[in-house]
Amino acid sequence: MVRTPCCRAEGLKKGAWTQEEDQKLIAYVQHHGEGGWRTLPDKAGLKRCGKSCRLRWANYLRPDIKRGEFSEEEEDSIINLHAIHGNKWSAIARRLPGRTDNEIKNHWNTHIKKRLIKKGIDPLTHKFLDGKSSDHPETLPDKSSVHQEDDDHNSNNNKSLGSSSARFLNRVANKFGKRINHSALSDIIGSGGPFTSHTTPTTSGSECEKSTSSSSTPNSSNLHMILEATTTPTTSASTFSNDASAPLLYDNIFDDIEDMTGFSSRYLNDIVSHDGEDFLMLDGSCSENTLLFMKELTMILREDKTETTSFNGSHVTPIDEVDDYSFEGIDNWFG
DNA sequence: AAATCGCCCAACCGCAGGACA
DNA sequence: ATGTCCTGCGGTTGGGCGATT
Repeated sequence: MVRTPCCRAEGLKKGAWTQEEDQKLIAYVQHHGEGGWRTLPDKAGLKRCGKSCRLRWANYLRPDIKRGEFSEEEEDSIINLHAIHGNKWSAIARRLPGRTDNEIKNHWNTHIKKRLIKKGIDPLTHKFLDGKSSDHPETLPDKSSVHQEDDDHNSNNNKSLGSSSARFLNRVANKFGKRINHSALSDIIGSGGPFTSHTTPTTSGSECEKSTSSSSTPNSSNLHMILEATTTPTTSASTFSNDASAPLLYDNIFDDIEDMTGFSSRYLNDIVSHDGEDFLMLDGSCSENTLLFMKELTMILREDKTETTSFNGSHVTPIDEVDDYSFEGIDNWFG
């Protein structure tokens, strides 16, 4: 196989598109449909690379593209979605019918970002620049920063614990998340509860695909737990709602979990939504006090024989029978 | 009126990953 | 298993244009 040259081919035009080129592209796509971008330029008589054609079509010529200024509602949606997805412009665009990722990205960088800064809100973290937590709906916890911190922490943590431990803790967290999901959270959270989100995606039904996170209300059926990989208190629960009374209730949720599961609420940090799933965030103290954390997990998990005596069909060794508490050894506990 | 500056946004670039031969 | 195709993505660039000097 020989890779055919794309954008590097000689004689290909670059830069702004002419009306004539647009017409050729529109005519071709209307007749043959989208796709086959690599061979499209030749067939359509365009001296452009396929990539350029695809982008021109996707960002400008597509018939369903909405033109004109962004409405306030759209801007609010972008802000809220950015708080959830970070710079995942395509994910944001999927929830804003008629807007392209490029358009949203440009609008964010040229307008919204400045607007937030002017209001004293950090566009990266969606929190006030002076450090206090915001009570504005534009300050949903920023998953990009959360994940960034997660990455940062993992890289730091790996120095002392190793990457396998990080993976392991995530597995444990996920397992435990399902466990408390079954037993407690469905009762605690129910429908609605204190978790009122301001995320109001405008996705049409057909575009909802798998990430139907139309509500950030933690849903017991899709609640997981992952390692909150930072000890910095930037993802405090109080930022989750702009309702002044909500943070208190929100904080209480962890006490409720403690009451019903016996798991220390000190290990719980936050709940965030990402791609339609709600995650219980563990506090950084989990990795600092790994043994205590693991023992607590063990106590709870062992109560559920059906889930802990076998995992993925294979026998698991109780944690107290593992020779040393190396993460690799404990990992076997889950098969 | 001309030069400069800053903003905006369409287009480009490089990379990643799934599909396929 | 490997290499290529194809598409999608996020970050960056540069040309056009209005505002300012």
